[in-house]
Formats: sequence, structure tokens, C-alpha cells
Amino acid sequence: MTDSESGAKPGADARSRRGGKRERLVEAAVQVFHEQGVEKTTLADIARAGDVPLGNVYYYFKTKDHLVEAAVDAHCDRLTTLTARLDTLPDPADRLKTLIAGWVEQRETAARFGCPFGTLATELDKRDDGLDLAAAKVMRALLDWVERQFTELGRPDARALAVELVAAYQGMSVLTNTLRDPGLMADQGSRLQSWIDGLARP
Amino acid sequence: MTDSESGAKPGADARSRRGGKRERLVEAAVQVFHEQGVEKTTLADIARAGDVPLGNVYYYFKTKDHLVEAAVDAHCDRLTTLTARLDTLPDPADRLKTLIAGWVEQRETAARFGCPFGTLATELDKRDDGLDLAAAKVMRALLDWVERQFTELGRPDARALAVELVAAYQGMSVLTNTLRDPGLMADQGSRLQSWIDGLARP
Amino acid sequence: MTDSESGAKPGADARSRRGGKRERLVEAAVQVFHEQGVEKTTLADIARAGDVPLGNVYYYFKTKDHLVEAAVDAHCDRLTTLTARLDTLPDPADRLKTLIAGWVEQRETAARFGCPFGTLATELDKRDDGLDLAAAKVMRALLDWVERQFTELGRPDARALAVELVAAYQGMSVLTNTLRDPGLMADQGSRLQSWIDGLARP
Amino acid sequence: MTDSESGAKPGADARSRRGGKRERLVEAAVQVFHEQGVEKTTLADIARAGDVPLGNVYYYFKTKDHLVEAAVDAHCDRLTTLTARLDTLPDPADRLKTLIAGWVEQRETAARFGCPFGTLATELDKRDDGLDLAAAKVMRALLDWVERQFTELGRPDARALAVELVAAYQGMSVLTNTLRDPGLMADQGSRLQSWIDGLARP
DNA sequence: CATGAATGAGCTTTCATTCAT
DNA sequence: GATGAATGAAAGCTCATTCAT
Repeated sequence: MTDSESGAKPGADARSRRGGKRERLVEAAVQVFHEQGVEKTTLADIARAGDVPLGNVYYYFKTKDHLVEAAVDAHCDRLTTLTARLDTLPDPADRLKTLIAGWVEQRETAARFGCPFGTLATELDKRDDGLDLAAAKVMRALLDWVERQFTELGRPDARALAVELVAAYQGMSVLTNTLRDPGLMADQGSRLQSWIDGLARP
Repeated sequence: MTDSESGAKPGADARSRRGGKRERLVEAAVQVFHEQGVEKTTLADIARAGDVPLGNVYYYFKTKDHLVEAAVDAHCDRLTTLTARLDTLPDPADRLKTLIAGWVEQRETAARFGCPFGTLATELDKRDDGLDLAAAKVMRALLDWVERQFTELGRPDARALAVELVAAYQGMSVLTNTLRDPGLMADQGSRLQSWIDGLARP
Repeated sequence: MTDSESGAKPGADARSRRGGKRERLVEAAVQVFHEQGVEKTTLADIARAGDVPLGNVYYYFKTKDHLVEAAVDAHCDRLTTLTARLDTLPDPADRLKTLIAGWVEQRETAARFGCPFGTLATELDKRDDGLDLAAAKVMRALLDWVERQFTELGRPDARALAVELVAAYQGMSVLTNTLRDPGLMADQGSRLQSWIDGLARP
Repeated sequence: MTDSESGAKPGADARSRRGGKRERLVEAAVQVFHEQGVEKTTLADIARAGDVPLGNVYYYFKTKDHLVEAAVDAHCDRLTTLTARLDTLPDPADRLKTLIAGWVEQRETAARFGCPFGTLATELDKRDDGLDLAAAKVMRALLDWVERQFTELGRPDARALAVELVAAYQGMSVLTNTLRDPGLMADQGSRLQSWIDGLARP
């Protein structure tokens, strides 16, 4: 749904060429990687989830790692789409609180599988082959955007606050996931929103 | 360092009976799992790291999962040892700050491989076979101990504070790891210690 | 010989598509299981006998047990083919005597490896996993067909006679095999044929 | 129970030296081989069943095959004991009918695991290493004894009748086992006893 | 472009057998 | 003699990747 808006824009046919198999594969990869982890996921799993014949996968992705890379890129795109939408809000504090609200909304999924991107990054960080850097890029993009909001709020310690917020989210995702308790994420989400309020109107 | 003290105590030979192969295997498993992740690690990797012939591993652990379980138990033991040592400090606030100091000390390792237990838990959480529950038990043990410290500090919201602290640690571990930046953990560690101070002497 | 007739019919290419590897594997499995027993037979043995790369076996059969099942099914098919051919004979007594003649013909093989199906069933019967039931199905199919012949001969005790005949065959197969004496099967075959004659024209 | 009588005889201590571990192992082997088959049975299985430490097995049996041989010998001893007891009966026909009665008595076991010796022989017959010959020896001993009874009954075709009887038993064991139907063995047992009667008093 | 089939390297696991004490 | 531990060869199975059509 998030990506369906692009249907109106020019260039969409380039993205959907070949029946959108590539897109289906990437979407499938993102989801299956989230649910099973990269290592436990076979290309056959992804092919099945994307309803693409196994042999055909290699037409779009030369290796499994290329699919992983594409999944990371997809997370990057999702983030870009999300922040673009948040940027339409006039108040930086509102943007941040809406960001948090989105996290809380997905607490059930987080309780079962963790943060879609955080767990992927954690898995890729064991590596040393460039895929870890790709993950870093996305994480930095998120930090940068959050930092910008704090800057707009007039905070000189914007970067530190950004780190604090994103770390809090990643951390509560880990706890929510490990304890299988979505309520934990709701509680911490509320706390973070109050914290934003406190920072915005001192 | 942690284990080397036992060399002076009697009873160490019980731990090292028959060359302590079991212990060596568990230690090796903990380390290699941390560095490579569970899925990417082969039993041959662990056997090599523990200097035990591959075929012999199965004398001690019937399956790979049993080794994973043993690794989780080892994390549990480490935690118990750590909190026992911290409990010798008179002031709960000092205990918590020393706990944080320990985390910060390991920031180089965290930058490269993440939190030894957090990344393991994150990987096991993709499962649904009991190993995820074992991880939860350890995480809860940490939360319980931290909660107790806040309770001793007279905080009625001790549980929420415990969750906040542990989540902050897990989150900053993820960021430190993904960004490969140990400084991040040092900064956040200082922040958390000040935060403890603020809570202890209001 | 049995299958070579299909060469003349259309539709044979469906059976032999892609070199008929699956068929070759099943045939190989039936034979090697007969000669070595299921447990002593490795998948590599079957792959070699069927001239199929070991790794490729798993494209056709997910586990060794699936191959065993396919072998049992093949025995079922063989039985169906055999009885269909016998059914073209007008006299039930002739059908039974021809059946027996077929057994006697294979006495050399029986002396070396026992009854191809009986020894398989005996091995599977140690199990409790459904493969034993598959064997029972085939045995019952044979009993049913024999019973039908006795019924056509007007015998009210057709089932008991069927059991007697099939048991006699299985038993003489065991003795022939254990004593490595094909003559034993020839003698008992003659006896059974006379016995049929005595039942048919009293 | 069958073997316990030997306790009164001299020479029993030779048999029970070393705490009877050897005997326990052989007994265990006979039973476990019967229930699981030779190939599926590990030495650890037998050691456990005989309550003997695994490492100790090799003091009594140099290889697994030696244990198999001992199991075959045990079957031979059982047969000798059994026929000796039957020989105390005055009438050869009674001896044979009592033999059959014994088979029928064990029909529940036969339904689950087949004839204890027949299934063992069938498995060993796939081999070509001397163990198959050992099995043949036992089978021949049974045939010889049965033949002697028919000879005593004045039958000139005693050998053929012996083969017929033993084959009938082996065959009905296979069917009883495969169909998991003990009733089948009871029925066929009755038939054989009537058959004996018919042969004895013509 | 598409795809079922093929391939081989590598992994987990089992087990008969041996060894040190 | 007795025994827990050790060992290595081999088995079953998985899967990323390639190929022929």
C-alpha cells in the first residue's frame, strides 16, 4: 500500500516491468528475512513467497547477497517514504511523536519478530562484506532525519538526542521481542512521546 | 579475566576434569556465536575454537541446539556472577553505574559484534522452539535485578525504569554495532550514569 | 522386459521425460533394497545404480523414506500388472498355477536374496511409521486377488486358502533363501500346483 | 525362565562368570535385534538393554558381528532346549502339535515383530560373510528335528513334509507380522495341527 | 526471458570401534 | 577387568548456484 502511490507517477512502468516480479521478490525477501532471519531463509522460501519460479530468481538477482542488498535498499526506500510523509507535518515534535506512534502500532509484529530493520542490521553486522555498511547507511539516514527534527526544535544537542531516541526504539524492540510482550512497546512509546513533549516545550 | 580468579580456589579441578572439554566447548560456542551468529556457525567452527575433535562434540551435546542452549545458560551464569559481584557494593546507584561502566568497557567488542547476549536473543527470537524462551528467562533475570536496585533507591516506578535502562543498553548496542562506533556507547553510557545520579539524588 | 512393451505406445515419452531419472531411481531402489536390505543401502548406492548424481536424488525424493515408499508403490504396481496379465487366463486354477510358476522361475534370485517384496515387508515391519502399513496394503492386495480366484473356483473357504497359499510362498522363500537352495522352491512349487489341481477338480 | 533351570547343573558358574554380563548382553541382543532389526540396532542399544557399560561390551565381543553371531548361537541353544523338552513326549505327532502350539502362543509378538529367528535369518541372508551360513545351520537343525518326527510317524516323504511345515510357519509369521493380525497365526496353527493329525492317523 | 532440473560442496548427525586410566 | 571418553569415517540431507531447453 505504501508503495502503491507510485502508480500515478511516470517511471512506474520501469519499476513494474516484467510483471513486477522483481518487486514481488524484494517484498517477499523483506518479509521472509524479517520472520526467519537471513541465514535461515532459503532462496526457495523467497521464490515461493514471491510466487516466482526458483530458477527465475537468478535473472533478477545474481546471488542471494544481491537479494539481501535489495532488501536493505527497500528498507531505505520505506524510510524515505515515511519521513517524506512526516515532513508534511508542520511541527517537528509532532513528526517525532507520529514516528513513535507508527512504531507502537507495529508492536504485535515487533513482539513476534523484532524491528524489521533492526534485526536485519543486527544479523548483517556479524559480517564484514559491505552489507553491514549498507545497513549502517540506512540507520544513519534515520538518525539524520531525527537529528534534523531536534535541530528544528532548537536543541543544540540534537545528535545526541537523536541517538537517544533511535536507541530507545531499537532497545525496546529487542525487549518487546525477547519477552514477547507488545505492551512493553506501548508503555515505552508513551514515555518517549512525553519526553518529546518535555523537550519541545520547556 | 572474569574466570581466571578461580584458579586460586580449590574445586577448580572439578571444573577442569578431563581437560574441561565441555567447558571449553561452551566457552567456544558463546564466543563464536557472538562473532558469527548461530546460523552461520558450524559445529566444526566451535570444535576448532574449543580444540575438540568434531566427532567428540556429540559426546557432550547431542545436537547443535543443545549447544545453543548451553550457550544461553552460560550467559545466565555470567549474569549471575556479575550481579553477585555488584551486590557487594553498598549503594544501589553505584551498582547500576558500575553495571553501565562494564558495558562501556566492552564497547569495542560491541562495535564489532553487538551485545553478546542481545544479538543472540535477537537471533533466537526468530524461532519458536523453546530456545526463544530460554533467552527470555535471562533477559528477565537482568530486568529483575535492575528493578531491585531502583526499588532500593525508593523508586515506585522501578520496573519501568529497569525496562528503560536495559532497553537503552540494548538499543545503544545495536547502534554502536551498526555504525561501528564505540564512541556512541561511551557517550550514551555517560548519559545513563548521569541519569542514574539524577534519579538517586533528586 | 515388463516395461519395454510401452516403447510402442504413444505416451511413453511422458514416462521417459527428462531421461526418466525418477523411474530409474525407483527401479534402482527396488533392486538394491532387495539385494542389500533397506538399512544397509545408502542413497549413494541407489544413486550409483540409477546413474544419477547423489545430490540430484533429493530433487525427486525429499528423504530416504520417500524412496522406500516409492519402492513399495513400485511393488504394488508390479503386482497389479502381474495379476492383470493373469486375469486374461480363462481358468482361475490356471491363473494360480501360473502365479506359482512365476515364483518358481525366480528361484535363483530368491535363493540369493529372498522374495523381493517379502523381505522388504519384513524389514519395514520392524517400524511403526506408516511404511509398515504401506507394505500391508500390498500384501493384502495379493491376498485379495488370490482369494478371488478361489472364490471363482467355488471354494467357500477362499480367504483361508488364499492365506495358506501366500504364506506357503513366503515361507518357502525364507527357507530357499536361508538354505540357499533353489531346488526347495521348485519342489514346493510343484506341490502347491498339485494342491491347486486337487482343490479345483475334486 | 527357559534358561533358569541350568542353575542346578554343574558348569553353571562358567556361564555366569563375571556377573553374567556376557549372558545379559546376548539376551539383550536377541531381543533388541528382534524388535529393531540388526542394522537399526546400535551397540549402545544393546549395552543399555543389558545394563552393561558400552565400553565394556568390547571386552566380551570384539565386534558387532560377533554379537550377531552370539545371538544366532543363542537361537540355536533355544531350539535345542525346546526340542529336548518336546522329545520327552512319547508321540511324535504330539511333539509337532506342541511345537505348533508354542508358535501360536507367541502370536502377539509375531504380529508385532515377526518370528524372532526368521526375521533375523532374513536380514542375515542379505549378507555373504558367514553369518548367513550360521543362520542356515539353525534353520537346518529345526528342519532335521521335524523331519525326524515325520520319519518316526512312518512317512517316507518326511523331509518334504518338514519343509512344508517349517515353511508354513515362516510364511504365516510373515503374514501375521505384515498384517499385524495375530488371529491369522491362530487360524493357520489350527489348520497345521489338523494336518498333522491327518498325517498321523490315515 | 523463463524454468524445471541438475549439481556439488558443505553441514549436522550417527556409530562402530578404540583408548587411557 | 572395567569404563567413560574419544575418534573418524560415513551417512542423510540442504541449498546456493548453474544449465539446458
